[in-house]
Amino acid sequence: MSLNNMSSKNNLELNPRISVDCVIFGFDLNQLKVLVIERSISDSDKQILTLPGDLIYEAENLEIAAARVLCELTGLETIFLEQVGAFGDTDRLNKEADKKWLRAVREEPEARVITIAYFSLVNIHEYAPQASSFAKSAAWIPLNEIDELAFDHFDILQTALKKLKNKIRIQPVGFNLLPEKFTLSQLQKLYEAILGRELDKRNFRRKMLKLQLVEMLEERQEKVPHKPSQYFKFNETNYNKLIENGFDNFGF
Amino acid sequence: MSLNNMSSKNNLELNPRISVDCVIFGFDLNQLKVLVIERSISDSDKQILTLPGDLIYEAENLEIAAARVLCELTGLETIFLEQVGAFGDTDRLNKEADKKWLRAVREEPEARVITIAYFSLVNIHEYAPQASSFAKSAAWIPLNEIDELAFDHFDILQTALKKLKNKIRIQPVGFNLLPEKFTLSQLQKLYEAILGRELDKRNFRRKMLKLQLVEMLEERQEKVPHKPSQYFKFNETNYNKLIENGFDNFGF
DNA sequence: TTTACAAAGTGTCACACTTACACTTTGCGA
DNA sequence: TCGCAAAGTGTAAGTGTGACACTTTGTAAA
Repeated sequence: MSLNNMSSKNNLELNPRISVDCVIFGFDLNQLKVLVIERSISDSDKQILTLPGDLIYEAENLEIAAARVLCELTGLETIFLEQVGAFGDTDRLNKEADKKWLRAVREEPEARVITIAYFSLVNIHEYAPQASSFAKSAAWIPLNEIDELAFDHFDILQTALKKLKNKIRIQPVGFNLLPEKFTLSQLQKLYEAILGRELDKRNFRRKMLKLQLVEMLEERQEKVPHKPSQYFKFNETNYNKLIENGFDNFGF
Repeated sequence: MSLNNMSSKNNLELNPRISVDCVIFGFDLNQLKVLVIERSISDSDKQILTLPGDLIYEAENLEIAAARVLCELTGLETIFLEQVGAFGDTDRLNKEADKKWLRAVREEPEARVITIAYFSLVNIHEYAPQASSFAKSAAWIPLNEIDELAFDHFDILQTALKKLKNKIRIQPVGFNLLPEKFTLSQLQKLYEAILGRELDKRNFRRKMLKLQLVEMLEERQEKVPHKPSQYFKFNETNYNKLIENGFDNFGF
């Protein structure tokens, strides 16, 4: 086709009005964590945490942009990504500390920016910390220790968490969050962390086994100061079947 | 505060890159319908249907913009609105017929526009057709007769419908879609229309009554050529309680 | 006035899933 | 060998689901 300077130029241009932000959940076999970055302002201001995110490129699809942010930050390529929604209140960037930071890093610091949030679930142990264009330092912070984030990111986090809670009621969750082999107690802890309440051990095991979501491995724990647990893995066929069909009744 | 020409000017400016689109569901006591508008291109082109939508104003919140579109079109003010999500693929406006239309009506017809979709549920009988700045003619079209829409609007419609289907599994639905008094058969038809499958009459009635979602009125149908039905109304207290808490098990 | 029609309305039984609950087992480490 | 700490296991009562067919009732047509 004919050369088109304008559009090839556009391909590399940032769109200063649209960003993506990612809520990246991880699980360390004990608690649910979120990957946040520390926003460093030159002087000695109080450190404020933000969700990883970036402006999108003019020629970039939204989900691709989110995958880019995630990949730059974690090195992970094939990952679960689901849209949380658009956040576009006109005052979402209006906190004074946020404005200061924007003036330091953005070409159009006063512009109204609408962000599209995504959430993803990653295996915390596959994550290789990585510097990136938008994050000098990133850290896994336990979900329940986060009570403030920059911009409207705390709101985004809460919305993402609600989505995850809804999701777990109708679909299996965990494949992306757990190592290949895990114990049923670990899986249960994951469910408890997401749902925010305790579950009955026997009922949980019964359910998981009846659904044939997991299968027992030969291997078991070693060197633990108590009865060692069997390891399990997800039955990928059944897992995907349940992703496809969902299940109506997932009441513990 | 000080006068600021720029920002007061911005308040009235359209943002040429962000739009909202609304999937407005209505129910005529028999089938589920969607409010679409006919896009009229000057010449004799084939009429193509679109979802109602508009560019947002620079100083306008997203949900407000969606409510504005809805109100301009239907005259309805207090209505249920829920975000479906952002749709921003770079090629979403690239169909030839769509481009032609955009060139006719938009100041920057080639701009990449990201749209935030909302869906709403309205009582079809309170709807007063209204001309509006973006719609010369609007019509309720049965859901199952729609197999093509402009832009990515068919995709948006499908996504909104999926959200509604999920919603109905965990929350009561109907308050916004039905007249104040209705028969249980009508409510059942609504559920069947949304879920896309038939339900057992006895089980449906049992469930609704057990949940105390509806209560029987004194009044009953008149002049119908068969046994007249009792009218029911929603029990608003219980309805809202169930909206709040959801219900796990809604399997028919 | 009788009859046909069309939708409303009603009950039960088998089955599956949920919930609640307490003791025994096992391997390590002191 | 003893203590610890978490793993692992079964049952019974209750509740919701799913499948199923006939009677009732008012209108309208014969």
